[in-house]
Amino acid sequence: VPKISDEAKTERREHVLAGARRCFAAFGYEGATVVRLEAETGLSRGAIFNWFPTKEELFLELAARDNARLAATWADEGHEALVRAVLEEDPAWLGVYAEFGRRLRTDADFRERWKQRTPPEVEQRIVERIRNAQKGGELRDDLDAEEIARLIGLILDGLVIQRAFGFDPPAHESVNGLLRDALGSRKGARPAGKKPG
Amino acid sequence: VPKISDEAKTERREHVLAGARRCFAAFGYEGATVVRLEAETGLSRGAIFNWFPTKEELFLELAARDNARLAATWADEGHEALVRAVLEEDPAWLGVYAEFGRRLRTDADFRERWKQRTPPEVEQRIVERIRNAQKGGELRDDLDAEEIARLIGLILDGLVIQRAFGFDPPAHESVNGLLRDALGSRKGARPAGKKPG
Amino acid sequence: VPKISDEAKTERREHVLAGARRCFAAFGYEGATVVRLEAETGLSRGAIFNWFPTKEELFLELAARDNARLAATWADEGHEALVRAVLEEDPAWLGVYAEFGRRLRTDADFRERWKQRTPPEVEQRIVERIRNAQKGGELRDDLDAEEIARLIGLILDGLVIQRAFGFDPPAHESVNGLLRDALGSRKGARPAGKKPG
Amino acid sequence: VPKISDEAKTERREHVLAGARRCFAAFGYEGATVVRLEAETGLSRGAIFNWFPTKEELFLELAARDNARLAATWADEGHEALVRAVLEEDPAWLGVYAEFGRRLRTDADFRERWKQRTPPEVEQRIVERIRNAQKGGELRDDLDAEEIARLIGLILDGLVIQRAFGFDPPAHESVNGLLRDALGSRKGARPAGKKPG
DNA sequence: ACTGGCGGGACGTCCCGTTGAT
DNA sequence: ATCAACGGGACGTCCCGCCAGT
Repeated sequence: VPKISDEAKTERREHVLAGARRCFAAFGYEGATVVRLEAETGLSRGAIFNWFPTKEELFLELAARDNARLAATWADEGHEALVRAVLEEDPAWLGVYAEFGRRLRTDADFRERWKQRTPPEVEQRIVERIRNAQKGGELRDDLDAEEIARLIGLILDGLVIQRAFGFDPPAHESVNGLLRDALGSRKGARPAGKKPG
Repeated sequence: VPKISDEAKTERREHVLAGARRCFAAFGYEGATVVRLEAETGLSRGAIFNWFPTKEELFLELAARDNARLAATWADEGHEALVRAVLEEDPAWLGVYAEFGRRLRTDADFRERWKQRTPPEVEQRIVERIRNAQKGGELRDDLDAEEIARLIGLILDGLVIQRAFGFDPPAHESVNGLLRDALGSRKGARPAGKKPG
Repeated sequence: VPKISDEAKTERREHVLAGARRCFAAFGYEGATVVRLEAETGLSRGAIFNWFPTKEELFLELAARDNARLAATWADEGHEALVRAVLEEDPAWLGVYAEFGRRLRTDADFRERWKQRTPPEVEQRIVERIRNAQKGGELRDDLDAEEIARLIGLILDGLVIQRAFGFDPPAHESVNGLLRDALGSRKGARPAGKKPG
Repeated sequence: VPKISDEAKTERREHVLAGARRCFAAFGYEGATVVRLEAETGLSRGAIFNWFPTKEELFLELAARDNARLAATWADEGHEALVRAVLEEDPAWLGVYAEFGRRLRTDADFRERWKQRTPPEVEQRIVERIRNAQKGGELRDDLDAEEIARLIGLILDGLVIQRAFGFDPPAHESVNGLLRDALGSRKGARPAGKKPG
C-alpha cells in the first residue's frame, strides 16, 4: 500500500521540479549541485533521488515540458505568439537549454530520451497550421510548409541563443516584421527570392 | 638567449591550440579535461600550462580567432558569405561556443575579457558595408543599418545553435533567400512591413 | 529522523579529530595530505569532508582545544602546572602549532577565527590568579600582573618551540626555579631588578 | 677555464641568497615558489638551481648564517646583546625559521646538514663566557654554565616565537631584567630556588 | 518516504627540478 | 653560465549517487 496518495505524489514531484528549475536557472546545469538542489527544494538527497533517478532526468523533464509548451503555442496560436513567448521566457533558463547542445548532438541515448518526451503529433499540427495559412494567403505558398517551419525555427533559435547570451535581441515587432517580409504572401510584384539589383 | 626561435614558439602555441580545439569540439569545454588535453596534444600539463595560464584562456583564444575570422568575412565579403562560412564551421566547435552563454551573461569579468579580444573597428566596417548596400539598392533603406545588422545576426545565431544542436538547418540558398526577402531593397510593389491579409 | 544519534555524531567527529591529530603530528600540517588523513582515520574524503569543511578547520578545532586546555591549566592550577603540562605535550603536535606562525601574523581572517575559538574570560582568570599570588606573597608585586603573565608566556613559548624543534629543554624543576627566581616575592634582601655587580 | 672569476661567483651566490631571503620572509618557505624566486632575483630557474641544488639548500644556507651570527653575538657581546639582536630581527624571517621545526626534529638528514653548518667552537665560547661571568660575579655560580646557557636559550626561543607569531613580546629591558633576576649573582640573602612563602 | 553519512573519483592549478639548447 | 620548455606528480575541494538506517 502506498503511504501517500497519487495526488500527493505528483505534488512532491512538482515541488522538486520547481526547485530544480529555479536552481538550474540560477546556477546553470553544472552549477546546480545536489547541495543547492537540496537547499532550493528543502528536501534531502534521498528524497530528490527518490523521485528522479539522476540530476539529468530532472533537467530532461523540465526541458521537455518547455518544448511541449512552446510547440503547442506555435501550433495553437501561431508563430507570432511563439516569438512573444520566447521573448518572455527566462533568459537564465534558456541558457541551461543551450548548455545541452553538445549532449543532444553527440549522445545518442540522450537524444533518444529527448525525442521520446516530445509528443509526435504536435509537429504535424504545426505544419498543418502553416498549410492553412498558405491557403488563407497569410504565408507565401511557393515554399514547402516544412521549409517555412524550418525557417521560422531558425529565427526562433536565434532569439533563444541571443537571450541566453544576454544580448538584447530585436523587439518582437521587429522579428515578426522580418518574418512577414520573408514569409508573407507573395502577392506583390517582386518574385520571391529574386536578387535585387 | 632564447632556447627556441619565435617561429618555433608560435608553432608550439599553435600545436597546443589545435589540440585544444579538437578536444573542446570532441568533449565540450567541461569535458575537455586536462588529461584529455594532454592526450590530444601529446604534451604534458607542464607544457600546456607553460603556454596558456588556464584552460579558459585556451578557449578564449580559440573563440576570439573564430569571432574575428567570421566578423571579417561579414565585413569583407558580406552576409551571404557569412552564412556559408557558418554552415561550413565544425558543428562540434559551435557547441562549445554555446556552452559559454551563461558565463557571458552573468560573469562580468569574463564578458570584459571576451570583448577585449574582439577588434573594435570590425563592427563599424560591417555597418559601413550595410550602408553602402543600402545606397546601392541591395538592402532596404527604411531600416537603420544597425537594425539590419541585428536581424542578420539573429538569423546567424539561429544557424549557429541549430548546427550546434545537430539539427539540420535550412540550406544556405534558403537562408540567403530568407535574408533577401526580408532585408532586400523595397523597390518592389509590396510596401515594407505591410501585414499580409 | 536523524540517522545516527547525537552521541554517535560526536563520536564520529572525535574519531576524525583523533586521526587528524596523529596525522598532523606525524607529517606536519602541509604534510598531512588528505590521502594520509584518509589512511589515518580509515575514512574516505567524503566522510571527513562531511564533518569538517576544510583541513584548516580540522586543525583549528584541535588547536583551539589545546589552547583552551592549557589556558585552563594555567588559570586553575597555576603556571608551574602549566610548565609541566607543556613538557608533557606531544612535541610533534607542538611543531604543527609552530607552523602556523606566519598565518597568524599575516592573515587577518585566520587570526580572527583563531581568536573566536579561545574563550575570552580565561585570560582574566589568569590575571586574577596572578594578582592573588601577588597578594599572598608568592609573586613579586612590583610588576603589573599583566607583565608577569607576559613574562611567563615568554618562557612557555620558549619551551614550546624548543620541544617542537626537538631540542632538549631544561627540566621542569629548572624552569620553575627560573620562574621563582625571576618572578617570586621580592621580600628577600636583593632588591628587584638591581643590576648585579 | 671558468668563465667568471671566483669573485663574481660569490657575488652571484650572494645575489641569489639575498633575493631568496626577501622571498622567504615575504611569503614563507612554502610560499616562496620558484617563480617568485625568479622574480625576486631577476634570474631564471636554471641560474638559481645552478648555484643551489634545491630550494631547501637556499634556506639552509640563510638560516645557518643567521644562527652563526646570533651565536657569535652571544659569544662576543653577551646575552643581553643577543636579546636586543633577536628583537631587531625581521619577524617575517623568524617565521620561516619556525616553519622548519618539524623537519629539524624528524628528518635526521636535515638535522645533520643543519649541524654541519654551525661552527662547533662557538658553543664552547659561549659556555666560556658564561663561566667568566660567573667568576666575575655577574652570573650566579650555583648552576652549571651549561644549564644557564640552556635557560637563556629557552627565553630567547620564546622571544623568537612570539615575534614570529606577531605577538608583542616584552621589551628588551624587561627581558633582560628577567634574566638578571633569575640568573644574576646570588649574593642576596635569598637562596636560589627556594620557594617563597 | 525520507534522511544523510559516506565512498571514491575527478577536477584545474601549480609546483619543483631536470634537461637540452644556446 | 644561463635559459625556459617540459614532465609528471600532488594538492584540497567538491561532486554525485548509493544505501544503511529510521
